[in-house]
Amino acid sequence: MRDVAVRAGVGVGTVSRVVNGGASVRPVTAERVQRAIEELGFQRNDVARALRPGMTSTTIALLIGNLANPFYAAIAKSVLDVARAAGYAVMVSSVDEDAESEKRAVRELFSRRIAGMMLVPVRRDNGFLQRAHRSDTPIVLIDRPAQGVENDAVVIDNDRGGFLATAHLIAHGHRRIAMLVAPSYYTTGQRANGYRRALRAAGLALDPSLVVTLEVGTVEAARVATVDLLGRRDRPTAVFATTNFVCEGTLRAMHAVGCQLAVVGFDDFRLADFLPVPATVVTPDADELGRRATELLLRRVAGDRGPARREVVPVRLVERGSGELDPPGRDAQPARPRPASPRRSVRAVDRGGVVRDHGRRT
Amino acid sequence: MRDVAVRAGVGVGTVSRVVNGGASVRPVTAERVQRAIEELGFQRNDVARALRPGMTSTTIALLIGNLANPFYAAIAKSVLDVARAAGYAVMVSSVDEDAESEKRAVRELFSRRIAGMMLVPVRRDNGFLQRAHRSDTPIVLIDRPAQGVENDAVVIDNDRGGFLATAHLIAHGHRRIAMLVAPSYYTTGQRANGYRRALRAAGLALDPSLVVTLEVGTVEAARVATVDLLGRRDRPTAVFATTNFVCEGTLRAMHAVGCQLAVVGFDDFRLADFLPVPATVVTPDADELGRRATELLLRRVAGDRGPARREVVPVRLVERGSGELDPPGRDAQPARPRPASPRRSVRAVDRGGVVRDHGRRT
DNA sequence: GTCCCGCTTGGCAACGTTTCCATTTGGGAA
DNA sequence: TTCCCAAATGGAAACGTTGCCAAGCGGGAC
Repeated sequence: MRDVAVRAGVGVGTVSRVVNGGASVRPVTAERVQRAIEELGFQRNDVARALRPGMTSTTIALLIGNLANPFYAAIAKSVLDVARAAGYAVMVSSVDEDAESEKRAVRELFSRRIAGMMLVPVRRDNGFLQRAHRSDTPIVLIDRPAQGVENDAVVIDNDRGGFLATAHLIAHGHRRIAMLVAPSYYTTGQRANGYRRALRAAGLALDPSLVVTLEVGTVEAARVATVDLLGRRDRPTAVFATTNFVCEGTLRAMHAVGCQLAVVGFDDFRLADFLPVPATVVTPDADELGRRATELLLRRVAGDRGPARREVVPVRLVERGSGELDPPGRDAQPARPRPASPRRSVRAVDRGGVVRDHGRRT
Repeated sequence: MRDVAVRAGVGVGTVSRVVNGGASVRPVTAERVQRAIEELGFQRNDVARALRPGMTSTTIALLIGNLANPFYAAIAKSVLDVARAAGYAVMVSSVDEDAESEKRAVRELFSRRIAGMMLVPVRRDNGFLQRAHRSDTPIVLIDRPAQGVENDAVVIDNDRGGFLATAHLIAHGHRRIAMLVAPSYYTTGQRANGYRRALRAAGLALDPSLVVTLEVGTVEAARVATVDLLGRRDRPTAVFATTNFVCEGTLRAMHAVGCQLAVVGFDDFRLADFLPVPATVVTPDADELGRRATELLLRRVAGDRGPARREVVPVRLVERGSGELDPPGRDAQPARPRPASPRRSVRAVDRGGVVRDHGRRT
């Protein structure tokens, strides 16, 4: 920058004013500086810039689960898009549900003096965020709120999702509906609440033996659990699979065993409509989740000091076939008529929170 | 840091030596400083650290295509993992095949004085990388090399992939094999080379009408092109779909039309084995691609100044069913017997670059 | 013609490190 | 006891920017 100043025959202060724009600089001077900048190929050093006190860096951090999970990948994508449109760079760190890694990653990111952070917290207890909060670097939690800490959070409507899924199965005549729960301190608990609420609303009793909590939320664990479920004497007629991976495992198990029960999953995934039995799911718009979190964080970075907010992203039901199967032996009494050929219709039609979708996405 | 120095009754230089370790500090002093650090909750400011001349920042950048593409997501994941294990933070920027965005993103990332950069270049011509190269910030290209620039690059064996896919179809008795090409300045061209090489090796003539280049590499474009292909009078009996999205579109079109030709795709994707017709693909290990690129970059960051390297990640064929279908009307003459029940076997078996896989992945 | 005001501009301090250099300290040998 | 060398330590400069303050400059009003 000093080189530019010398070449343009001005002071460094003037160069800074030109680079950042806005300040009062005579057009002729600005033009001269501009030329010097281009001749020397100068570009501002954002590191030094962030060093100045009160100067907020233009980098934010995103701490998120395994990117191989399309749900997280979708969030990350929209975060990157929104941040870049606003001129912010994003440091991404992927911690796979390990509290110790998360702690280390948070520390390392903060040492880089980011302007703000978004994270999908691994545990309910986020004491280590207090310190960050004290340093007044804004933090927005994604998908799961924290306990105790007064933090902004953008979550999805898990409870309503659980309700929608379960009520949909009940409406199709199911009375014994199992729920496969992936371990999580928050989301699946909320989904279970919705499940119970829907059962209660329909006057059905909750059978605890039908609520299966997995050791780990993988496809394989869900597959094994489903095979076990199918082997029971008093087996259910439908399954609510509370996660995209769980849903996949459940469908795989049923296909392998050759016994297809009704299934509604949680979280959409690519090719869900193109499986041997297309998957009916309840899903939020993952893009919207990432987008709203980023927008909230950027408002905080810009100086918004209002009270902590909790935003809720709505969910919707996408009917594709697996959730519209009737209970065996009761074919005559579906609560409402099935579409004649569920795998042939092509356009998605929104019907008040319920979408019938057999199309495809790029 | 000055606060720590005061509290420990030492100079700032000593604190720096303790924090960075290695230098000669008396154990008793170091212990005193260490305690002061903990009491004050001090953590090094990596921004100021990177400001020092000759001091390399501990942040690298990854510029990659749309994370909604699982191939890119897989690369990003392994990059993050390797980098974090080495103590590096990663700035990720996602540019969706737009040269102008890419240029801007590169500039913005360099202004943050990263230690190195990995990118999946959008265009063959990367003149703007020259400047970066001159500034001796190491750059590693992923998936596609650049022209003219002497850069490190880690690519996959596209040519061999194209050859394997085509030869596999030929071995199953196909003579008219179409190729659906997504637009790309490099990868699909290489894959097309392999395709031609396999045809030549089998003594088959290349029919240019069977090579269809899409306007854009989306599922929808591939679907439309496939429908068109199926409607031709002299239609092919097999298709080589040179991309994961293209493969998806092709399979969807065939399923919708009810006319299933043999298909081999390029790049694996989740659920490929769980479609109405499980997808046979040729695929590299995306994790390995990201891992090797990151390792190479970190070696460069650490000071390795050897000549530019070009690493090639191998590909392998995964048989799942869609690629093992016989040509219609010639059922009697498959070049080798099909497995009796391709959708039932469960374990993946490696047979010299060819894998038969009907299992599942978490 | 003089004065005053406002727009431009130059220069310097400060941000938090690391490294170099000079100085101090400690200990062992003569 | 004195001297010398090595190890340990303190302090200051420098990295590249921005913001503040003071000064310069020009023009308009009286």
